[in-house]
Amino acid sequence: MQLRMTNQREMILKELKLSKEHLSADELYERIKKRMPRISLATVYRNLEILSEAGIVAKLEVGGRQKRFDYDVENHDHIYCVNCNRVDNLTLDQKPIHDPSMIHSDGYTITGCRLEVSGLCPECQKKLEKKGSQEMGCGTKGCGPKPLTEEQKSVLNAMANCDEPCGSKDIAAATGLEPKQVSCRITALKKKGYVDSPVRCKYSITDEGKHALDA
Amino acid sequence: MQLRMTNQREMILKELKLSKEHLSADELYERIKKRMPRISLATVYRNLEILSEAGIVAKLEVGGRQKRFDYDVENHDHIYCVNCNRVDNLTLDQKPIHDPSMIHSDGYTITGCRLEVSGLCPECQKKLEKKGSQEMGCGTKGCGPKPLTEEQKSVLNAMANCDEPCGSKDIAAATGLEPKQVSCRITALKKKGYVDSPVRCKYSITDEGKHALDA
DNA sequence: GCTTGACATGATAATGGTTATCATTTACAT
DNA sequence: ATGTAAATGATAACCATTATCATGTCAAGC
Repeated sequence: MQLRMTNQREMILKELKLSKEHLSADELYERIKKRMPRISLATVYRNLEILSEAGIVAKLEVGGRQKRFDYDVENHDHIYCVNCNRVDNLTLDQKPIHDPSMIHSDGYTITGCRLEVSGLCPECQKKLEKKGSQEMGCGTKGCGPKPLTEEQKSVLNAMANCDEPCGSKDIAAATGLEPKQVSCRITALKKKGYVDSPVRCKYSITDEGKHALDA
Repeated sequence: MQLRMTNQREMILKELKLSKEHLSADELYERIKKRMPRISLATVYRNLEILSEAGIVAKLEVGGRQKRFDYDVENHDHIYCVNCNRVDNLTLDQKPIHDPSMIHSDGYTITGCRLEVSGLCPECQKKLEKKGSQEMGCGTKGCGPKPLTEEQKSVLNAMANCDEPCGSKDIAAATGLEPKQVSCRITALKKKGYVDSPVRCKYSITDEGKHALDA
C-alpha cells in the first residue's frame, strides 16, 4: 500500500496549510470546491483520514462535534468554542502534562494526551451580549432564520395581528386550530426565540419572529 | 421554566448513579428499558440534556464519538479508549492545570478545562493481541461479522473453492462477473479482513472470510 | 507501447448518533 | 378541581461520516 500524490490530495494539503486554521472536512470542501469544482466531499473525508493516518496532518477530535484537521502535527493543546465549535490553539504559562508516566490508568496503553479547554470565542460572546439570554447555538453554517412549518407560521401570523400579548385561546380562535395544537406550536416558537411570554400565559411575537415571517 | 421530577427523570438519575460508569444515552436507555419498557430513547436524550444543563449531571464530550454522562459533576479528568470509546476516570501524580488564569486564549471566556488522555483499554489490548494487526474497530455494539453484498459473497465463494491463491481473472471466470467488478469487490473484502494477498495480484480467502460465508 | 492491477475518484446510498416535531399525557400552581 | 406549562412517546428529520461501486489514472513489467 503506497500513497499517491494526486491533485486532490495536494489541494487538500495546500488549502489546509494556507488557512492555518483548524478546518472541518466540509469547510475544507467548500474552499477547495472553488478551485476544483468537481471534487467530491467523500474524497475530502477519505483523504483527511488517510493523511492523518500517515501522520501528515493531525486529526482533532475536540469538543464533541465534527472532527477538525490541523496542518501542524506537533502535539499541542486546544481551546474550543462551546457555541460555534471553533477551535484555536492554546498557550499556557505552565507546561501541561504530556507525560504518560504521570498517569495512572488501570491498564490503559496511552496513545495521546492533551489539555482540552472549552469556552466562548470572542465573536460568540458579542452575539450573546447583543441577544441577551437568547438561545443561539449558531454554528459556522445553517445560521439564519430557522424554517417554520405551516402551522407555526399561522400561529405567528395571528400573534403579529395582535397588538397586545394574547392568550392561546385567542390564537386558537384566530387560526382555527385546536387549542391543544396551539400550545404545542407556541412552545416550539418560544424555543426558536420567535415568541416571548411577557406575562404568564400571554404571548407576543418577537422581532425575530416578525423577521422570520417576512423571510 | 421549571423542572419537574417525573418518574422517567428519577429513573435516569437513579440508573446513572447506580452504574457509576460513564454511560452513553443509548446504554442508559437499554438499562432503563428493563424496568420501564415504555420509555422513549428521545426522553433519555432530552432529559440528559436538561439535567446536564441544570448541573445535575455532567455531560462528557470525550473522544469524538457519542456523548457520555457522569453522575459525578465534580470537574475531573478522563481517559478514553480509541478503539471502543469506553471512558474512565483518571488519577494523576501531579495535579493538572485546571486554572483559567494559566491560559492565554485571545479573548475566549473559559467555561471548562480538563486533561483528555486517549489510549487502549485493557480489553481492547487483549483483543488486538489475539487478532494480531487485524483491524477491529469493534465498539460496544454492532460487533460481529459485517454484512456482505451478494457480489461479495460470490467472489468469496469462488476463492473458497480455490485451493491456492488465485488472480482476479480466475475469479471473474468463476463468478461470471466483469473483471473490473471483481477487483472492486476484492478491495472491499480485503478491507474487511476477509481476503488476503499473499503474493502480489494473488488472493486467498482468510479464516475470517470463511467464517463470514458460513454465517 | 500495451496490459494489468493497485490505488483514487465522484456520486450516492447507508449508517449512527442526535435533535425536532407534534399529539397526547402528566404534574403542578392557583 | 382545573387550566396551563412541561414532559412524554413515537417518529421523522438532521448532520457528520462511512461504505459501496463504477469509473478513472498511474506505474511497473512484459
